[in-house]
Amino acid sequence: MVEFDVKKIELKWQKEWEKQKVFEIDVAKGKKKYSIVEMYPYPSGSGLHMGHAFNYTLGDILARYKTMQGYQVLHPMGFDSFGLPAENAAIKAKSHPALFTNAAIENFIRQQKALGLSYDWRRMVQSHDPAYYRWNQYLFLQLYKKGLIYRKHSPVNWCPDCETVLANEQVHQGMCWRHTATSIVIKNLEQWFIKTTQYADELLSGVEALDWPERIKIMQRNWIGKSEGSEVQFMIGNKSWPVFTTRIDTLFGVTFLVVSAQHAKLMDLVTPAQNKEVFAFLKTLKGTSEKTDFTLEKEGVFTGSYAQHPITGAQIPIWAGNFVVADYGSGMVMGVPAHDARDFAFAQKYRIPITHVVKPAHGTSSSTQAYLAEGILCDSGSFTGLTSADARKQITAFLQKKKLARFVTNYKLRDWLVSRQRYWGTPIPMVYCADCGIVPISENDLPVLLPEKVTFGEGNPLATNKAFVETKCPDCGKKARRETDTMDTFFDSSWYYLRYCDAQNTKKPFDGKQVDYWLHVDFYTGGAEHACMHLIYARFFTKALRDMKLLSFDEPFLKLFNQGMVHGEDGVVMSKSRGNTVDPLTMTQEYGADALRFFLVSMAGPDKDFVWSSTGLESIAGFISKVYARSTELRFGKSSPLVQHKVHKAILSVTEAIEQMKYNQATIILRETLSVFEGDVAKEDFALYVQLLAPFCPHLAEELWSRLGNKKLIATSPWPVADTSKITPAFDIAEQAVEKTVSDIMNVLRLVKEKTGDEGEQVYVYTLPKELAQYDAGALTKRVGKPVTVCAVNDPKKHDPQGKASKAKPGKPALFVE
RNA sequence: GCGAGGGUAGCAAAGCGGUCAAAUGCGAAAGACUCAAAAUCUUUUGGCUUAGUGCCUUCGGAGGUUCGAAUCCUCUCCCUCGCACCA
Repeated sequence: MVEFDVKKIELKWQKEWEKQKVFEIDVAKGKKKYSIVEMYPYPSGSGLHMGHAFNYTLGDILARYKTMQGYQVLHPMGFDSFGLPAENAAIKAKSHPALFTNAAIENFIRQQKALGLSYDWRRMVQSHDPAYYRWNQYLFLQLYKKGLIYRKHSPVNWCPDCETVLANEQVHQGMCWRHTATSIVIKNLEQWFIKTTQYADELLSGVEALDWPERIKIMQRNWIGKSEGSEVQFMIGNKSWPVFTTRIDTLFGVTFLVVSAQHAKLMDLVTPAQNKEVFAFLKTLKGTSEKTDFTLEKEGVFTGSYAQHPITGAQIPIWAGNFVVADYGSGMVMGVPAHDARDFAFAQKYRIPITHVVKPAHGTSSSTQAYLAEGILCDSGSFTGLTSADARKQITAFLQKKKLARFVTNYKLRDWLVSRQRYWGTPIPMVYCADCGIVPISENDLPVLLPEKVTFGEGNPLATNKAFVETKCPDCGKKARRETDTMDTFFDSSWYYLRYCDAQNTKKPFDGKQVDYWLHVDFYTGGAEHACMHLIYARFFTKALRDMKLLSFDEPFLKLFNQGMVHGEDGVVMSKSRGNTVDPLTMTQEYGADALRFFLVSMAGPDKDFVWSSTGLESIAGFISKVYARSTELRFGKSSPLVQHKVHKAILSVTEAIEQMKYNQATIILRETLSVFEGDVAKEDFALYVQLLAPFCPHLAEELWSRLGNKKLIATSPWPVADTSKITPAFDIAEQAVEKTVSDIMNVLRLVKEKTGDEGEQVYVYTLPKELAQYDAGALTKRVGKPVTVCAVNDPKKHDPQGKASKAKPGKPALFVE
């Protein structure tokens, strides 16, 4: 085995790429482009983890492949460098988040470069850089002007660990997305919101055409949660309360109303007589979390009030209940126990009458449970006999004339709460003036720099810096107070991919022409955890900016790819807390970047989870050295047609595998194809093989390419195109015949040994004359471990004491062992 | 509960109507090389059988479609991940 210095070679080519600026790609009119973006990472102090390495390798293989195919490839990297971890680390260490962040980024870049990733570093984006976040502020102001940002007082999610409010998307099952053991507390606060709901319908309908994993699309649809129904007005006293329902066909079955126990106007409905009881009930409610446990028993208390049924005029008791969501619809629902499981349970518990108003078209419904399906209306006045679907239209239309109902579409999606009570983020460019109210900073005065000195632990950190807070009103010039909240870091990540197109622009966030050339992103990779956060926000931004005429397309990411998770050797997803992580940098140093890259994509399909295997990586490292060794052993001459056949077949298969994101299949072909290069082969054919290797093992490929005498880099060499005239199926058939013969020989040897105890000294293979060339005695000898003689059946000089040669058939030579 | 994705030989993972007892890798066993080991190379790795053949049982389980199924359909069990009282 020829030893070669992996580290030295890798470093050498990394430097060469940098020197020749091969990955610094600019707009080239008329040339096709391809944009590959991997979700930019939060630069954590612990550096790159294996999941990053995997993700970036996937993108890099594609980027290098597309580059070789002649595309202008946009392949940038950036850092989501604002955020809580750095701030918290700084507080703990009595230091500054910027120090942590800059060190972490430096570390990330070093590791990324060590992996041989083909980034255009000129395009790097760092969200904590004023050169970037000033455009956050700029875009914030644009959205504000468009009426897409507003401030309102409402119940909001507050995480006691983060010490800030959170967006709905950041609350998972009532817990903070960062602190999975911390329950969210609902607080009534005034906050900044982005009107994502304005695009709810387009965000939903746009999902359809996206080339995204189905599950992500489903998650987005669920999150947006479109629901079509009717809003019915119930008179309560002299006031009218809207109630949303998708089943207005069951209106005649309403026997009670339930208002959310968390509803702000609950007490308006409570009569003095019921006051005590309601308060007692509210006390029993655990916490005030909006999202409660599904299994929680439905409980309620009578408020003392009654509503008037909009059609029958009947008096309907109003209850307060723990199972009604306060801020969906109007926070009040109609109780139709006969046709809703929850209402049924509630009515049974509190002995509320149950009135059946829908029956199945055929047969009868049970009285011991709610009949949930649609059917034919009964006991519903003039609507009796209608189907549920017809009744919904007619009842709504009937009430609409009296202004008591209308068709309504509701969404689960809420406006995005975007302000945060933390330091390490983009300052919101707003000023509060006693006279003028809320006043935006002038665009000319951007950026509003994040002040360096603040005191932590006393509420909003920015509020502790007097010089920052005290300012003048941009309108009237009088003393005014700056907003001390910062932006959710998801604001930063909502448009960073746009900035990649024109990262150094100091005049505007990005140039339209640049963006038009590069985007949309053709291939976006990242984890599935962003399905209902970043990926919703980014889509919203694209649509909002399009309507501001800053963009000319509707969707940022046409194709989304979710890479699998890397599991530790114990089978559990790699995590620091589990202690089963493997450090990419260490692996790179030990086995080389090429080996790590090749290994990462060889284990399974890129979208599948896979388990780390140290023996697997070692074996890949062995393969890498073998390729190198082989290259030094080759005598270049002329390739046999068989070699050409195999090389060109490999070109076809590897190309197809890459196109289909089946990198694991590509690695198998690459490993198998190496054995083709033995003895006398054409330099050009080996060169083709090295090119196929290039996206996966760029350093090794570059080294071999240059040793083959190429002056230019393999990275920019044209991707091989298979010459199908050199692919001859007969070779495959012949090869199968040889395989079969090998196994036949082994079989016979075994049998001979069993029967006679004889090991077998010499193997004779008798082929049909025209097949003689297919069987190479040397190769067979090596395969079976015994001397093999091959001759044609019509060879007069053949040694054939038992006359076995006559058994030879096409594709199946005769054998004799002695 | 709803939804999505899975269940393939010791492990991992391809295959997704015939060319499938099922690629490839790891692991294991044997042989070559070596004083020996490592590395490397070769072979074997469901079962039974046979001078190179043939048969049987397999791709979570049970049925079905088909001349033919790991591959298609139905039902069922298990796993993983999302969503979860949205009226």
